[in-house]
Amino acid sequence: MRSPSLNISSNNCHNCRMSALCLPLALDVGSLDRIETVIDRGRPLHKNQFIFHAGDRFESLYAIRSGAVKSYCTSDDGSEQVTGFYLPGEIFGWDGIDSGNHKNTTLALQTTALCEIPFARFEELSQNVPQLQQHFMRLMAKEITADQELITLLAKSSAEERVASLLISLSNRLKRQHLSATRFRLPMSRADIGNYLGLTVETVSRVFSRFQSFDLIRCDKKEIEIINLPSLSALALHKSA
Amino acid sequence: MRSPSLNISSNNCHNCRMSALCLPLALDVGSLDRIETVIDRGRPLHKNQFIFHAGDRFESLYAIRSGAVKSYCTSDDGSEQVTGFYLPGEIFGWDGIDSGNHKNTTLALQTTALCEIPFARFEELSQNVPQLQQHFMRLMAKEITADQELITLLAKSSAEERVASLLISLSNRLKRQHLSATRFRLPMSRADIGNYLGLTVETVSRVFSRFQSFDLIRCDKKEIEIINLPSLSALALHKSA
DNA sequence: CCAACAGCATGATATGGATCAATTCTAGGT
DNA sequence: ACCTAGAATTGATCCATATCATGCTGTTGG
Repeated sequence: MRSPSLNISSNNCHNCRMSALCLPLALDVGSLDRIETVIDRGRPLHKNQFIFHAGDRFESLYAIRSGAVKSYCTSDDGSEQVTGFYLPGEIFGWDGIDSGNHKNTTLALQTTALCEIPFARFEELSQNVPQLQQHFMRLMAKEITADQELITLLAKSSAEERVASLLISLSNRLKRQHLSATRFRLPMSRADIGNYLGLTVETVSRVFSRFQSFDLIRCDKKEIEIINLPSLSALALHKSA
Repeated sequence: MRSPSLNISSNNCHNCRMSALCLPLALDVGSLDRIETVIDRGRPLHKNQFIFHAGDRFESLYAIRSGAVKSYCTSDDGSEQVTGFYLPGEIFGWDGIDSGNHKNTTLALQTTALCEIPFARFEELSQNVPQLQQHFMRLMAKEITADQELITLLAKSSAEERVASLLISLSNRLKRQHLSATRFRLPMSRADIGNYLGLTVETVSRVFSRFQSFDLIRCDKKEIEIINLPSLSALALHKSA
């Protein structure tokens, strides 16, 4: 399994670029110092390295500092379902809280740096820092909201709407990190996208081609440039001409 | 205990039939008394009454004592997406924690009795009762798990698998409440089912007919009897011959 | 008591995306 | 730098489900 050996870097939560989105949002400086004592920073993972496997004991939550991660679960018949992609500033690992074991397998889609947040120590701490608990509930609620949006997407939308929605989602999330909202590199394969959106690889590929021919995007392999953001957003929202 | 009308007369959490699934799972008797001070029991709602609307300020979570509820959200173009059905013993309302406003509209599908749990008072209380916080995190995690299962269903399954999965899910949830797992009345319409599962009414209806002709179920309007539970379960899990 | 309507079932047809198949492109390893 | 396996694109065909249309039943309200 993964074993990020304790490797305390010179970085800390105080000057972390994404602190606003990670843990300490609601915390004052004193609380932040205490949080510091709980976070583990491992060395960066390289592409295709696993963070945890389905069935592993749930021990920690993870915040992404850089890179990207996908999680998926495997059903009895062996087929896989991608359940989410996580980008810098986002937190994953909730899926183990309920039963004590992870439901998903999660791996790095590229070189990825994580903060590991041991859950037991976090729970202790959160009894002394009530805002921390509230903040975490809000983060979980955000995950619920995101999942429900995906449900809506899968239940009703066409292939084009699904792909457009994913692109817009990625764009928004990168923008929040002060990265370019219109030019980025997809961290995942077409197959991952298809699996996530309930489409086949071929369909995803065709939709990308169509979007290019309509000058909505330009793309070269995984490099994406959104040319007509308003139209793409419109497509993502609902069926329109 | 199998009587059709649920044991609503219980006036406190101590002897509520579903306490094991609701709040106090992790609490000792003393804590339970304090919980009591937070719960509001309104009079039962009748069919089609709203519990909250999308956009309403988030103030409370709700536990169902009897009846059934559906929640759905409306997109900009006016179309609706059913995001969940909730049965006795289940808790809903999380969707407002993140932003402070509900994302979903929720209404009673039939006569329904609820416990209202004002969130602000709950948060206060949970600072003195740490297990309460943990218990709630676990409930939220359960909601996340449930949503991800639905995502898997919507992303990959055929109409038959989807309907079978819903029936099995309802069956399991009723069984947990010590109600019959094989004979029950659907609280929702075919249209609601279709919307929830990403299918049209016609398809849902046809699947019900097919299931009957295969002697998997017997159904008269909303009365369902599961005749061949094993086969139906098998269908729900994955595509099989 | 009947009209109007919602909910459900079922048949006929259309279509979006899956599936099958073939080719090109690309990246990673030796 | 080359080789090979996986990733992506593109085309042809098929099928599950949407869509359109019709009738049936039970319920509500005037």
